[in-house]
Amino acid sequence: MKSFWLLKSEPSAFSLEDLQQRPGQTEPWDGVRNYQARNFMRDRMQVGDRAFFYHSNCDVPAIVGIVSIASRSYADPTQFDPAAGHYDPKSTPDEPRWFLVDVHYERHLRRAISLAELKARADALPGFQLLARGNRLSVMPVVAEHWETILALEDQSAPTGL
DNA sequence: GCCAACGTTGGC
DNA sequence: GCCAACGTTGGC
Repeated sequence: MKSFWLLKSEPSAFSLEDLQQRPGQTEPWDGVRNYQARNFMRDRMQVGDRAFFYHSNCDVPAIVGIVSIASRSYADPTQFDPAAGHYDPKSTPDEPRWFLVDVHYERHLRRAISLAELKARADALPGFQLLARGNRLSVMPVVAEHWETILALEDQSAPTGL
């Protein structure tokens, strides 16, 4: 059973355009250092799952495209590298603490669906984690109903004022 | 730049 | 196990 996800990235660090330009349009989703997010990648993601690519902490926070999960989970190599920004001295190759999956570019949405628009349509997305108060999770599941609802917005125009 | 929300750490 | 301190996230 395929599942749906949402992956956040700050576009100043790694954008959907960056992914699109990578060799093979594929990139290890490294640097995740949150246990809940790790568990989703390590235990729940399947090759072929699809995910929304969300740009966070930028001028217009928005879902901008779709990626697919391109590998099973494996140990995040950046945790072992003291020179890497996400080095974890408590992690060892024998007992890695952090895992990742490879993600593959699928496409841009025909228009970005902004956080403001998603909030304006919250009634149609009951329980959507991205809209939960204080939400900071960078890897989260998306139920099929929400996936379809959001995809259907692509071919509608944004509400006035957004 | 501000600040609320949240997760982690470490002293006790 | 509690909880204060701290660091990070991310919208605004």
